[in-house]
Formats: sequence, structure tokens, C-alpha cells
Amino acid sequence: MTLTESAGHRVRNAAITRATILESARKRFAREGYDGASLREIAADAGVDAALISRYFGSKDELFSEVVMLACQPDPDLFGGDPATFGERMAKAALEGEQDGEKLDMFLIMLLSASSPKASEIVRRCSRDQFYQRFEEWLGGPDVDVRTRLSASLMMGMSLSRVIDDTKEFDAVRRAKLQDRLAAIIQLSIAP
Amino acid sequence: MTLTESAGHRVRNAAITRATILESARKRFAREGYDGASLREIAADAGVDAALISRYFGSKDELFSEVVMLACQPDPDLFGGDPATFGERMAKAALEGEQDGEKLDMFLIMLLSASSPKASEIVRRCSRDQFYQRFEEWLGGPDVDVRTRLSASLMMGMSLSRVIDDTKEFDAVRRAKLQDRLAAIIQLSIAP
DNA sequence: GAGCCAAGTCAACGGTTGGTGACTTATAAG
DNA sequence: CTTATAAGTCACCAACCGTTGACTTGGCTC
Repeated sequence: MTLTESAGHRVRNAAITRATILESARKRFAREGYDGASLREIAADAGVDAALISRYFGSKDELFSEVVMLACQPDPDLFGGDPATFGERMAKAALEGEQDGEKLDMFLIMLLSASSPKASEIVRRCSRDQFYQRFEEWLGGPDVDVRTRLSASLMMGMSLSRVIDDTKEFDAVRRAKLQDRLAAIIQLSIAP
Repeated sequence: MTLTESAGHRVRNAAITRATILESARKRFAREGYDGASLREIAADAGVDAALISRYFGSKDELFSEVVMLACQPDPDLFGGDPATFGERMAKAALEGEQDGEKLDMFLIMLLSASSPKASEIVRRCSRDQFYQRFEEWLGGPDVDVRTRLSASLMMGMSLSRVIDDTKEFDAVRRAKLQDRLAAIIQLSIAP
């Protein structure tokens, strides 16, 4: 997803360029976190000069905010169906494939950006106002805040565990067992 | 824990200085992660010049390795008692007090250093060879690797959740409910 | 085609980082 | 007291970061 074409000159379109930068930033932030992803890397991925990012988004903070704002909207495939099968769906999304992992990008960004106070503050505000609120509305029931928080912790932990200690070394049988157990645990975490 | 005394000159002792640096590094890494903690900050905390760290430990990597190696040894209070009450003890340690949190420092370091590939690799190797192995020995039973991994993910997720979205806003009642639920979930995660 | 303005590039700044080598100083042996 | 050596400090380097301002270039209107 680069703007530079194979042959010669490129089309100048502010909207497309902005969207391309945003997409590159999302991928970088989800793979390296706020501090780890540099504007120059993001710009190189998008095929533009780094100065253009500051021009379009003002600062790295604001670019990050916009990315988080987009990533914080809960995927309806996961947070929209029957709550009774939520654990199953979530465990599947967390463990099966999804290298590009758009659905779980938010958790990865939260996770890998936790070490930066500024990024943490942005993520905190955005996840509280956007993600948790919708999640709680969808989930409902007693102690909904406790249950929401617990299941979110679980999902983040699973993402972290996947990043740090990748599941590649598990064979198919163990991964299936892990997935089943994870599904049961997530289901328990949201059970009223 | 600074080496500089109030009045005048300081005692020169390599062993003590080394230990002081190591302790400062542990705290910094547990609060800011590998990338976030700078050698100059660590040195300032210890009350020495930053150059001394490179002299004693060679590089930031090696300092980090040594810190992780120490932090990776499972606390016998948590991973030594009756497995039947493990969830309870763990949930208590994760949620109650423990600002200085020595027992959970390892999880914090793993968490906040996940964005650095080098640090991740160090943490991965150390936790696999030291932590997981002892944890599995203590836990035992069928599918011990799956259960170990699952509960570790849970604990990391809870640490992360605590860092990102601190529990200060929860009153005592909700925190108690959260703790009870967390205990039950952790217990389920290690159940054979 | 001329001209204007946004889109994009370039070079540079100040700041911070990890790391290195020369230097100073305290401490203990003689 | 002298002195050798380890302990500690200082100045400095190259690399990278986010950000800025001046500059160039493309695309549209007239």
C-alpha cells in the first residue's frame, strides 16, 4: 500500500494520501507501539516524506489519537452477535490466523503503547469513551463494568502472550485445547 | 536508594554500587519498560554516572537481561502454596496494594517491554527457561503447558489493565467483586 | 499557455539516546 | 607517606527522533 507507482510521477490527492498515511500508521502502531513506530517509518511505508505527516496531522500525538479513535470502534462481528457464543468467537479471533489482525489491532496498540504515558492517556480516554461504553451497552446485566473490564484484560493478556511468546511452537492439538479453554474462560468472565 | 550521602564523599564499593544500579534498573524497567527507561535515568536514581552502567554491565541489553533473570524467579509465596487457593492469592496480589509490587514486577517488565523486539526476545527466553518451567513443575497435571500459558496470559492482562486503566475509579465493593471473579477465573485457568 | 495554490520534498534544527575513551580520585597495600 | 589500581566522572560521539521552514512541482482554472 504505497503511493509511489512503478513508473514515474504520482497522483496528487490529499484525501487518498491522508488515508494511506493513516493505514500505514495503524499497522506500524499495532506492530511496534507508539514509541517504537517512528514517523519516518510510517512515511516510508506510505511512500511519502515524513514532513507530510506533521503537515496533515499536526503531531505524532494527534496522528496516534486518530488511529486509536478508528481502531477503538468494536467490531460488530465480535461484539454484536449472541453473547452466549462470545467466548468462542473471541478465542477463535485471538488464536486463529489473523496475522494482519484488524479486529484485534486495538488490543495490540493498547498493549504495545502502554509504556508511553502520553499514548497510555490517549488510549485510556478513547477506550473508555468508545470501546468500553459500547461493550457494556451490548453486554448488559449486573456488574457490567466489572465483567467488561475482566474480559478486556483477558483479551489483552492473550494478545500480549501471543506477541511475546508466539504460539508457533504449539501443535494443532494443543492450540485447539488452548482455544477451547480460552473460550470457556472468556465466557465465564462475562457471565452474569 | 541513592549512593550519594548527605555529607561529602561516598564509599567506593563495587559490589554495593552494582547492586544499587541493578535495583534502580529493576524499578525503572518495571515502570517504563525497556525502551522507556534510559540509562541516564537509572544512573540518576542510583546516584552514579551513566557511563558506569556500561562499564559494569557492558550494554543496556545485558543490564536488562540481568534484571529479567532476577525478576523471573517465581515468588514462593505465590507459586509455592496450595494450588487450590492459587487464584485467590494471585488475585489479591494483582489487585490489592503492592505499589512497589516486587512480586509482579516480572509481569510489568514483560508487558511494558513487549514493544521492543530485543527486549521481547530476552524476556521470552528467560521466562521460558526460568519461570514457565518452574511454574509447570509446581502445577503439574495434564495439559500443563496449556494451563500455564493461559494463566500467565491472564495475569499479564490484569497487570496491563491495571497500568492502562487504573482501578482507582473502582470503589471497594466493585474491587472486591472484581477480585472474587478474577480469583475464580485464574483458578479455572489452571484447573485440570 | 499563464498563473496560482495546494501537494509534496528537502535540508536542517534542537534534543535525547546508548556507548566510548581519557581523565580524576579515593582506597588499600608497601 | 608513596604509589598502584580500581572506582567513578567528564566530555564527547554518532545515530535517531519529531518538528519546522524554505523550496519545488504538479494540477486546476481562466
